[in-house]
Amino acid sequence: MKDLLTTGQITIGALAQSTGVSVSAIRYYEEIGLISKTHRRPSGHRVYGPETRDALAVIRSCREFGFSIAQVKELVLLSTNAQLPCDETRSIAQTHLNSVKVKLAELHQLERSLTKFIQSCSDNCIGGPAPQCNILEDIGSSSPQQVVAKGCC
Amino acid sequence: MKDLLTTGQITIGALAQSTGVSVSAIRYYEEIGLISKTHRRPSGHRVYGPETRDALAVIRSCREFGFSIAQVKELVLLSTNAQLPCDETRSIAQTHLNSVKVKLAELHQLERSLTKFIQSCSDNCIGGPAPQCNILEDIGSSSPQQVVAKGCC
DNA sequence: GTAAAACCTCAAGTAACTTGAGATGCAAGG
DNA sequence: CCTTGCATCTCAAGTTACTTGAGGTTTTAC
Repeated sequence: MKDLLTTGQITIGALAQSTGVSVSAIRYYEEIGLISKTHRRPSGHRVYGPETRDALAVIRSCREFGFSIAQVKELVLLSTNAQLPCDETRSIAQTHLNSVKVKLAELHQLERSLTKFIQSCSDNCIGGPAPQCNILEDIGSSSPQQVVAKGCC
Repeated sequence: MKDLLTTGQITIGALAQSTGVSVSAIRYYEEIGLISKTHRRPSGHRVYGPETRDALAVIRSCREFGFSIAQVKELVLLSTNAQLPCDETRSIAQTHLNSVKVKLAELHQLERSLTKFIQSCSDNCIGGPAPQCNILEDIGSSSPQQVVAKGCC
């Protein structure tokens, strides 16, 4: 442990804790080549430097809002593979940015719908059942037509 | 087909087309009880009314930004199960709203990082390779520390 | 020095679908 | 009316991205 402290390296458990990625997922990412193989102690235990922490943080958040491993791999490549020509790099990033923007828009719509729904709950609720919830109709309407929040209680 | 037109009902194929959910996924959702069993023609072919379209649109967008089927099921319940007491309904919606907000914040961060990355590409690129991309470090920093966009080309 | 906790590998399980085989249904042209 | 081609059906197996568990070693902490 003394070694780890002085060199700034951490165990897989600590890495998992600090990134929110599970230990088994980290091993899995190594196996499929999403993160590179790390140094091992004579015992076989993995030790990580801080750079892996950064990579995993990105991977975690990308995965969390629905990018596939293949897409994340492409993104991770942007930072690790210096051989890619700049045009290509940029175009990959641009593609990702576009899908991020689409997701953002949809997520905003969902946020608005939920907020409105909760508001109408709070307004009309006196503890009874919630009979006429048209939240689905509301959230689901991706067309530019007016979104109507019908009361829930 | 005349029947379908006059009643406003559509086939599973048309439903898939108009919602962006695949035919097989629709059947799967029925199988696991996420959408209810629909009317069948004597032949066994499924026919759907417009209400399923709304539900599927929500399901699709929720799934797309990373909610699990279990979470979506809970959300769908808000609109279909009128038996839930209002407090509970609202608290489920509130929980979902909170995670939506977290996702929004992270997604915004990713958007900024990608934009900055692309910008620095455009600024510095003359067609060569992209040597020092610290995009990961950038995107990954969820701490409030200053986010630095380093050049990519 | 020993017990608990963390780590290792490898195999099997799970979630959320997709793909494919094999069979039936149906709309349209000849 | 027929037939041709596309849509649909069921059921089984495959895929992705992991998790869980067995069985065994290593490390840490008292």
